[in-house]
Amino acid sequence: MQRVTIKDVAEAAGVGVATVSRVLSGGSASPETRERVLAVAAQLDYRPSALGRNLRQRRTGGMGLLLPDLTDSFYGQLAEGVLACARAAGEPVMVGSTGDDAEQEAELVGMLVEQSVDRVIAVPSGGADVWLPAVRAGMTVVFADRLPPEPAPAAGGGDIDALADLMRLDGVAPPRQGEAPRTTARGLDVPAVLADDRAGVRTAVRYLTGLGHRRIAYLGVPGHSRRVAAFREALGGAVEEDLIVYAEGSRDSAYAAASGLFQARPDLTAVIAGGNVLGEATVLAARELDLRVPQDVSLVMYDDVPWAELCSPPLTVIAQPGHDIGYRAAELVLRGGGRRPRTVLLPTELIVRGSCGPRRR
Amino acid sequence: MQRVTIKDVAEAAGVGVATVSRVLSGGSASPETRERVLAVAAQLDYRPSALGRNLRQRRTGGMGLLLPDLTDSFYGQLAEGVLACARAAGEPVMVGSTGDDAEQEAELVGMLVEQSVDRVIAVPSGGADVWLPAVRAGMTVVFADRLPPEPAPAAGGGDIDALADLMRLDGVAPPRQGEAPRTTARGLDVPAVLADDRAGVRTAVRYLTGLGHRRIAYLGVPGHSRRVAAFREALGGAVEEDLIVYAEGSRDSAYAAASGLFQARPDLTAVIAGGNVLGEATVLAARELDLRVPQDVSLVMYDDVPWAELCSPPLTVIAQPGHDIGYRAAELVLRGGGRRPRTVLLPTELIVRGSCGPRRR
DNA sequence: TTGAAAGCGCTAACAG
DNA sequence: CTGTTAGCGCTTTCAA
Repeated sequence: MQRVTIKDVAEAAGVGVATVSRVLSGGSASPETRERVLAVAAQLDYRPSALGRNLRQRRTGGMGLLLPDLTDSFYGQLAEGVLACARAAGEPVMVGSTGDDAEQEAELVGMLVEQSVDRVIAVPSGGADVWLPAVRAGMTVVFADRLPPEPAPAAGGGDIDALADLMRLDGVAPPRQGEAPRTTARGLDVPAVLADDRAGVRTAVRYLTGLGHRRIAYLGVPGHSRRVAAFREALGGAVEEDLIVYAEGSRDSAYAAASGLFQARPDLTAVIAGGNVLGEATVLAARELDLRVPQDVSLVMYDDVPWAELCSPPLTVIAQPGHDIGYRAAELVLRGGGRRPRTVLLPTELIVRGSCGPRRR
Repeated sequence: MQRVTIKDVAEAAGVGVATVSRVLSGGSASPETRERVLAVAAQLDYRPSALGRNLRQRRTGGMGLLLPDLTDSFYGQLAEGVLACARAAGEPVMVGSTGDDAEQEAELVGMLVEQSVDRVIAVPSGGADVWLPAVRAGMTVVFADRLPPEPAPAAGGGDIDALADLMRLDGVAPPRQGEAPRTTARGLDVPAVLADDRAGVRTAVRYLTGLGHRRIAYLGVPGHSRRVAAFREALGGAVEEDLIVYAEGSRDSAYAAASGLFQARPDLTAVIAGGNVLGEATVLAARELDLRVPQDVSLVMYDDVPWAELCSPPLTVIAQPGHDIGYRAAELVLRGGGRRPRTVLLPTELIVRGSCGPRRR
């Protein structure tokens, strides 16, 4: 694989390598020289080696993308968004799947460091202990879909604690109209592109309560703490703790959680599933327990995946723009996070189909 | 972002850089030196820069992964398989989504070349004109899920034609038991990891004919020519051409094709959808036209995606091991394709659920 | 066993 | 405007 190098082009064009470099990167050169170089380069089918450039510039172009699971259609959409933006910019994307595991995520971050990839878009699984070092090391990171989990409140909170504290959202206090929450880490601001979970969940809860439901359960993953928070907020004081159930990312875990929820609280009349894998599990568990949707239990699922419509009944969903989230995140990370890193909140939409009905019991 | 370099380690350990390099790559060194270097490296948290190494070795580690659409759950599974293998090997993966478009695919290949990524796993959309140059340039490529389309038979077939001809499968002639088909390009063998489409489709067809169906349609994408070929073969001479319909990769196109098929041939009683996006579209189109599944029309879909079970009725599918296909392909490409590139055929399985019934009309 | 030195292909000073 | 030159961090001869 004998590559054509810049030197070959230079020789063939009868100029110095620097000139070739300049011409190809849009620097100044006499029209005449420029033309000649371009012609020779084209004729030789010269492709500048990213290797050489990267080493010289001590950084790799492109970006890393770390997400929990490509098998989850929503993350597939998100990834497509990122790839679309990257392709438009001609940048490569290194993708890693974390399995929603902080340790694997940390390893993947390490790999990116090794590759000198200094921009990364992450649907974070790990907390400050993973992301703070990365940001400190000079990585431009943009979070997508969710923020790092808040650390368990620990006594004698040292460095990590303090920072992590700052990294989380400014709580659930209602922001002023149009104002986005902000992720901040001591002096290091990490931008994020998120769906407007607060609005999304609130709309769903209101819809459900409007149908007469009172014992509404929430099935979520720990990672999406904002959704649970929004659920609690939307329900006011009326939230019963055992109606909030968590599952890990896996389908098995999701099924177990859903099934367990139905059995522990047979009196519930509606459930909000905080993700499409969770929703899938909920449908399955309900069917297994002979609970009819929506007669016995109403269901609202996060993510408007294509099969939501195929389900029977078609699922009422909280749609979030996965593709856009990815695209915007990629834009942000390519732009270096921007001077004043803002958090972008993208709208959600409640799409009413057939999985919710009036309370019947 | 001041990286620790090999020089720093060398100085701190009081040895030359070459020694550090040797120690870290398992070369020979006195136990004493080795220990010291290792200690210093660990203490400094030294991570060798892939950039330096790659430039020196004139190749990037890791691999590229090119597939049509990450939004398609099957490709999500395949990607997860590739990523799993890559992670185990500590190798990075550059992912590109082609949208099932040869031109975009070619561009992405170009990007990989620019990055000096010389191993690539591809679910090919383009033909020999894309892949031959890549292989010629020294890339190790492994095809997954399908092979490049055969070129339209052209007169005066020149270089490309001849090669492409060789690159396709050895036709549909039944291979001896256990013998895999082979992809071969003049002197250049491209390994591939595929599902056993022949068996998969044949099983489905037999199942359907066993239920009494005679007018069975096949809805596919052009890319999976092996599946159509298998369909034709399984049906023997009885195949009616207008019962074979193609769609592009997009959901819209799939829906249009399915809907068109039902309207053009209202007499058909069963359809095999050659992919989950196609299956999804078929269900939608059938519903829109008030065709009941399976009373009015039976459906077998390729890909055992999670929602197949949630559909109503639950879909009978031809399952293929997406994860394994990806994993095996990654193994193969990391191994350099092997000396004698073989094509790996992974088993499919007909999973009978509720979308097929006896012929009723 | 070890160190010095020569690049890999490229860009960015710095001269001319 | 253009050529020369010095590395970026690493591996790999080649001597010592």
